[in-house]
Amino acid sequence: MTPKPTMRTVAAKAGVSIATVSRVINCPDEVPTETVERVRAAMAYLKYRPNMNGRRLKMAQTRSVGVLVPTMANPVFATSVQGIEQAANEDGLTVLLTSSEYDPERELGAVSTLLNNRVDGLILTLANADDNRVIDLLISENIPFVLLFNQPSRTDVASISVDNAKSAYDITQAMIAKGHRKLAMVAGHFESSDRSRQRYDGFCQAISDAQQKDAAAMAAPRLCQVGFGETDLEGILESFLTGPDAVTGLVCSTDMLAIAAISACRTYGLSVPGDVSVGGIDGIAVGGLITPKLCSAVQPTQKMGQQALAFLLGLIRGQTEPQSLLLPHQLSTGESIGPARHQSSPRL
Amino acid sequence: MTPKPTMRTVAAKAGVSIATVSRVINCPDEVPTETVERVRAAMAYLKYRPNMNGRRLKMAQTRSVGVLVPTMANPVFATSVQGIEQAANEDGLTVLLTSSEYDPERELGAVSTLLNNRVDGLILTLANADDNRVIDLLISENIPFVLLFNQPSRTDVASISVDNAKSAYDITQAMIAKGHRKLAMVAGHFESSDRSRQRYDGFCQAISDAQQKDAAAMAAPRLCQVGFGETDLEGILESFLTGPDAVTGLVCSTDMLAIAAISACRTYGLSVPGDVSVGGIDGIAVGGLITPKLCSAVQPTQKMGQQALAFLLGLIRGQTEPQSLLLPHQLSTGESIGPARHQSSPRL
DNA sequence: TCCGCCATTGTAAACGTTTCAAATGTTCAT
DNA sequence: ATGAACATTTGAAACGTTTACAATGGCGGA
Repeated sequence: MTPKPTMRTVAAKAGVSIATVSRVINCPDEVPTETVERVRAAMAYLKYRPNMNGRRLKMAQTRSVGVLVPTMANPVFATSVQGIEQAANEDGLTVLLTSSEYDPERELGAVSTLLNNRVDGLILTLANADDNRVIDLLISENIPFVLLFNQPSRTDVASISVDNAKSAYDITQAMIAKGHRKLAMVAGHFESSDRSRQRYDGFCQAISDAQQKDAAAMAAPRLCQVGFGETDLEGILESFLTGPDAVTGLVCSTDMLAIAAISACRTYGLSVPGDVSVGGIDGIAVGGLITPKLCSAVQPTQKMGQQALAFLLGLIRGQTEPQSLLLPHQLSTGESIGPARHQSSPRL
Repeated sequence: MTPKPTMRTVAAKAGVSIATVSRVINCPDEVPTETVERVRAAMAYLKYRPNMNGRRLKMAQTRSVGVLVPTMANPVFATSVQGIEQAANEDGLTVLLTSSEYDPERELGAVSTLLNNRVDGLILTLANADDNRVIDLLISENIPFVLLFNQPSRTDVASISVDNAKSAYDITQAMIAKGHRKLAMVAGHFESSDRSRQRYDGFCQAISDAQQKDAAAMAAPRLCQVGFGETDLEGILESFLTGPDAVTGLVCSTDMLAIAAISACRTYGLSVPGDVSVGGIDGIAVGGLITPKLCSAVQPTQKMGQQALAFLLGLIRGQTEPQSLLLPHQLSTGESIGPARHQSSPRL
């Protein structure tokens, strides 16, 4: 087995210098066609493959980007990665993928590894975008990055997200409009997700606004924090779904939780939306296919991934002002939210 | 802004040579603790970050693996990537991710890029594992690789999969056992997926076996090929779900298609499993949460990803014999398959 | 014929590592 | 005191590129 061909091998074969080979690869226009053909022939003959690592070592840019998501198991992240990958592909960028499992320690480790790889920039979905060591690190190292799904309070970092609070607010309000007065939110653990917290804030705000108009009827917001991978919500939701204090509506901080919640309702013999209404946030594709069709605050997940890469490219190209984009969400016309049961529904 | 620190900078600061710095990084045991500390202090002070590209250029192995999947939009692949990523992380490997959109041209391009990056090995889910230029390329370049979800006919390539035909056979038989006699398969386009084809074969086999025992009753297998991203199956399934020839059961080549098929049934006012039974293959998590709970031939997707990486590591370490693993699938106890309607169900 | 210009190509020095072979310094038995 | 054996460290040469700069040769104009 002959050793791997390099530019030297090709140069020798074509009877030129490696500089010429390099030119043929990078700027064939500056080389006479005759030479280009000779070199190309040599490359083909030798099955030459440019070594990106050699190139990266020499060049200022590596033409690679790092991606960090909490997990691929949630379609919302997988879809965003799909968008990122697609856009990166079109630009000939290499994607280095890592996941954190919602663990800040692993976030830091993963990003550190990506930096060791000298990626040109990163797209990150962090557990918490505020007071985050990863962000401090990236800023101190002056590496371009874009947050995805995070809504940081500081304005000097680029981010793409929907308005989390508003999403939750709207879906909650949709329930209130249907006469629901006893609501609970099912949310991923706050320490694992700022989105979860922000969405809870929106949920509370909607209830509080409703209380303004109709203090007596609207019950205080309730909260159930669950683990993110969790699909078995039956035990956890018991106190919310049964007994005299049972809620009539569940607002879930993600569609995955919403789907799991609907499943949990069934095990208590509760129909959705007949007995309990359930709303989600994210807009994962499968939500539109299930029965009842999931009512959700939909975000254009894949587009957001593409957009994040576009932003990142801007930053890499030296754009100094980091952009933040708060995309509009859209309430899907689902069936999982219906009129409240056993309850008068006064106009609010 | 000072230029990025390198081993030279660190060496100068610590008053040693770069060789010593290298040893502190790679084999601190061979260096006296006093020196190690001094060098480490210098690294910390300078915020030194080893440059993987420099290392990769020098070393035979790059400690990186390439991953190619058709799309991240299907949870079955996303979950497998999750497994791969997890396992890679534990081994400190970098994952380079690409997707092909089921397009053989893009497969080849993506793999070529990965090879340019000098990945140590690849994990691939290909559209078609037989007669595939990608495989020829990898073999001729002598790069370790493992196929995931592909079931190649040649035995000299490593692969991890379930038995696709058997999966389809079993889920089909489950329907037949419930009295279904008119069945159709909803499958992804054959040219985009060998799995689709293999699963169709299993579907036909099950029907053919049933015909053996009960020739008159069992109708010929019917097929409906659809695009993979497709979620809107209503128009496409019309001729299968309505009219005198309507089937009573749909076997779907993936869970995503099954979920879409159930949704399509609803738009025709058909209940599942009351009017039509639907079965899937893959076992994506969400299938277990929806109503009706999806009956599926479940494969341990995430485990398969981990296993694939383990196989790949073996090959990279020089293991000569490529292993093929055909994991057992498991029929989930779902609700989407019920007794056939309007039909006597003779014992088979 | 000679000179300068241009197009084309070549030379060589990086880039940041790893690692072999060689150098240095220390310890200890003789 | 001497040298062997050893622990520790160093110098220098790769790895495969890119690129600034220099060299070559052919050409037309003087």
